[in-house]
Amino acid sequence: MPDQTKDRIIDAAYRALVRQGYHETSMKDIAAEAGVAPGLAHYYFETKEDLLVAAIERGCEPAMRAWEQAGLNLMGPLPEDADPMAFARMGFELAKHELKAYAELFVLTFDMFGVGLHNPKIASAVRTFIDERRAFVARITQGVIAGMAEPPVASVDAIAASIWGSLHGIYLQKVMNPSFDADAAIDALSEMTMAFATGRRQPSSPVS
Amino acid sequence: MPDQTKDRIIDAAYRALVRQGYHETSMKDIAAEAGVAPGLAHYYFETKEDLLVAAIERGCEPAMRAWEQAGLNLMGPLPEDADPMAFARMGFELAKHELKAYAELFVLTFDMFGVGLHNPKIASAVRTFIDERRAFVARITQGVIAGMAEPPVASVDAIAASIWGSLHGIYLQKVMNPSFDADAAIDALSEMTMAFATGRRQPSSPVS
Amino acid sequence: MPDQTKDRIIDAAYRALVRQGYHETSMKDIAAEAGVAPGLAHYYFETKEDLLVAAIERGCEPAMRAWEQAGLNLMGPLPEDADPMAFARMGFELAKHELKAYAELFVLTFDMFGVGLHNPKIASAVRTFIDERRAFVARITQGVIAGMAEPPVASVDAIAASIWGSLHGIYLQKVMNPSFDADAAIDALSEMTMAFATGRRQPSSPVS
Amino acid sequence: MPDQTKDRIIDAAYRALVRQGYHETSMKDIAAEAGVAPGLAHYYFETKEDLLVAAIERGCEPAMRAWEQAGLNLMGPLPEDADPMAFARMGFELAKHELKAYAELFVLTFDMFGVGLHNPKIASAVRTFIDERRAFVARITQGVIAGMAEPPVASVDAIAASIWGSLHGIYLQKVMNPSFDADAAIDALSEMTMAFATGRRQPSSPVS
DNA sequence: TATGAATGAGCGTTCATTCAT
DNA sequence: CATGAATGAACGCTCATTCAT
Repeated sequence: MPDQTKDRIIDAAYRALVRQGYHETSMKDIAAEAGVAPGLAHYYFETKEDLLVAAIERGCEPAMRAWEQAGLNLMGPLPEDADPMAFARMGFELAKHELKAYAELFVLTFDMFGVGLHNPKIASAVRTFIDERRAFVARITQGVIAGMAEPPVASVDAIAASIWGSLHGIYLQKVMNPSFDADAAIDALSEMTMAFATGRRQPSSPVS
Repeated sequence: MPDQTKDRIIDAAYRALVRQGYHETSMKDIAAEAGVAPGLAHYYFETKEDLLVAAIERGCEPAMRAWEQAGLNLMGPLPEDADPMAFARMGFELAKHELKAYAELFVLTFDMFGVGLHNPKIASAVRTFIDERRAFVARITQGVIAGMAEPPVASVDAIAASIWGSLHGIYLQKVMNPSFDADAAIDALSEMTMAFATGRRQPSSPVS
Repeated sequence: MPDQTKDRIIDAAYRALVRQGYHETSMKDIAAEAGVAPGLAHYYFETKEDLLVAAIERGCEPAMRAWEQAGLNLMGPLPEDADPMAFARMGFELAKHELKAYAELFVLTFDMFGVGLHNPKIASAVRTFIDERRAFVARITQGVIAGMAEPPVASVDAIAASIWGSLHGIYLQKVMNPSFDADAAIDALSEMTMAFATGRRQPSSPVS
Repeated sequence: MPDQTKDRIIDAAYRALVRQGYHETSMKDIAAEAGVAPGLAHYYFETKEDLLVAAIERGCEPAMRAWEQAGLNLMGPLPEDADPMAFARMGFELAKHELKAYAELFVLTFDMFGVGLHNPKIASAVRTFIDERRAFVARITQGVIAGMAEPPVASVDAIAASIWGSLHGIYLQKVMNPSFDADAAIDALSEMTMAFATGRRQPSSPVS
C-alpha cells in the first residue's frame, strides 16, 4: 500500500510533467493529479527535483525496455552469427517506432535537457539517459564496423555519438514541429549510414 | 541614448539567460545586470517573453552571420564552378568552429527548446531558428546531391533534416557534457556523409 | 482552527476595507491585519475579489439580520392583523438606526458601488445587496398599499425603488458629510410617504 | 493653443474615466487618449487627483447647465407668478431626462463617490457636486412648501435632502442595473411628493 | 511647452517547503 | 503514513511621478 502511493505520485508527476512541462508543474498540481494531500509528495521525496528525477526515470523505462528486447543480448557483444546490418536496420525502425509510441517521453526529454542545463540533479539524470541510449547505438555500430571491409577512420564512439545525435536531433525537430516528417529524415539517415557501411549507396528498405 | 539602453537590456538579458537559464532569470536580474531600474525592461518590452525572444535573436546573430559569410551567395544556388564537396567540408568545419566560438549560444538554444515546448512565443522563435539554420544545410546538400552520379533515394529536405539533426544532437551532447568529444563526432558525421556522397568511403580531411 | 483563521482573514479584510477602501487595501495589508503570512489569504481565496466579496457579505450580515428580526415573517406577506403603517414607521426607524449602528458598512457599500461599476464580480455582489434590501422595502410597501383606500398609480416595485433610493441617497449624503442631518431627512421622507399613504398630510411620529 | 492642449487632456481624462473607472485609468491611458506624451499631463496637473477633479467638473457642466436653464432665475427665489407645482413636475422630468442624456456622468459620479470616501481631494469635489445639485431641489421645494396650506413638519433642507437622495438612489439602481426602470421609480417619487404637497393623492402627469 | 526615458515602490499572485495533528 | 494549514520569498508587471532634453 505505501509503495503504491509512492508509485501513484511518480506516475502523476510524469503525467503532469508531460502535460505542463517542468516549470509549469507545481507540487500541488502533482499531488492533485495523484489524489493525495500536497504535503505527501514531500514525505516521499525531499525536493521537487528528486520527485521529477524519479518521474523521468519512470517515463524512460518502457522505451528502454523496447531497445533491450529488440537487442536481445544487446548488453554483450552481438551474437556471432547475427547480421549486423540487419541489426542496424532494425535500430532505425525502432527509432521511427519509439518516436510515435513514446512521443510524450521525448517532449519530456527535451524539457529536461533544458532544465538540466542549470540544474545539476536533473543534469545527472539527463546524462544517464544519454549514456544509456547511446550505448545501444554503440553496440550496433560496433557490430557493423566489425563487418566492414575497410574500417572507418572514426571511432565507434564517435560514430555512435553522431548517429545518436542525428536520431535525437530528428526527434527534436518532430517535437518542435508536429508536421515535420521524421520518418523521411530517419530513412535518409539510414540510407547514409548504410552507404557508409557497405561502401556504396544502397537504399534503406524499411522493414515496416 | 534611448536605443543604447534598449541594447544594454537585451545584452544583459542574453548574458543572464546564458548564465542562469530562462526560468532562473528574473526581470529584476536582467535589470540589475543592465544597471537600470527594475521597471525599465518593461518599458521596452511588454513581457518577459518578448525581451527574451529579442535576446535569443541577438544571440543568434553572430553565428548566423558566420554561415552567411562562409556561404557567400548561399541564398541562391551554389556558384556554377564551385565544388560542392568543398562546401560540405567547410560546413562541417564551420560547425566545429561555431560550437567552440558560440558555446553559450547553444546552452541558450537548448534551454529555449525546453521552454518552447510549453510556451508558444518562444516556440515560434525556436522554430525560426531551426528553419533558418536547416536552410543552410539544405543549400549545401542540394549542391552535393546535384553532383552525385546516382541521386539518393532520400529527398534533399530529409537529408538536410538528418544532418542538421546530427549536428545539433552532437552540440547537445557537448553542452550536456563538456568532456564529450564533439569534434570527433562531427568528423565521424563528415566521414559518413562523404562516403555517402562519393559512393565510397573516404576519410574526411579536416581543413583546420 | 482552520475555519477560525479563514474568519479572522475575512474580518481583517472587512476592517481594512472600511478603513482604507477597496483600492487602497492590499492583500498584504489584510494579512498583516489578520496576523498571518502574506500568502495565506490566497490559500482561502483565489483572488482579492473573492476575499472582498466574502468580506462584504460578512459586513452585511448584522444589518440584514436586523431587518429580518424586525420584520418577523417578512419573507411572507405581513400578518393579517398587523398594522402596515406601523410596519412602515418601524422601517424608517430601523433605517435611522442602522445608519448609526452600521455607519462603516455604508462606507464600504458606497465604495463597492464604485468598484462594481467596472468590476463584474463586485457588481454582482452589489446587485445582490440592492435586491435583498429593496425586497424588505417592497414587502412593507405592499402592505401599506393594500391598506390604501385608493390604490396608487405607481407599482409596488416602483415605489419601493423610490423609497430604497431615498434611504440610500440619504445614507450617501451622510457618509460623504458626517455633519449631514440624516435623521431629519429620513423623517422628511417618512412624513412624505405617510401623507401619500393616508391621503392627507400627517406628521410622522418617530417611535424612538 | 496651450490651453487647447490642457482642454484636450481634461476631455481625454473624462472619456477614459467614464470608460475605465478611476482606478483602472492610468495617466498613460489619459495621455494616449489625448494624443500627448505621458509626461505632459503632469505639466498641467501636479497629480492624478488634480487632473481627475478637473475632469469631473468638466463632466458635470452640461448637466448643471440644463438645470440652470430649466430654472431660469432658479438662483434666486421662484418668480412671484410662477406655479411651484409646475416647477416640481418639470424637475422630475428633467431628472428622467438627465439620467438618459448624461448616463455616463452618473457612472463617473458613483465611481467618484467611492473614491471620495478615502480621498480628500475627490471628496471635496464630490461634496460640491452634492451641494450644488441639492440646491436646485431645495429651490423648488421652497416654492412648493410656500404654496402649501399647512406647512410640513420637516424643514426645506430635510425634504430637499430626501428628494435629492431619492433621485440619486434611483440613478444608482439604474447605473448598477441597466434593466432597472428608473422612469417608473421617478414617477412613483413624483406621485408621492405631489400627494404630499397637495394633501391628497393625485397621479403625476408627466409633461413629456 | 512638450517629449519620453527612467525610477522605484508596490501590487496580486505563486509555490516549494515545513510541521502540527 | 497522511493531511492540509501556514510560511515567506520571489515573481512578472504596473504606474504615478520626475527630469534631461
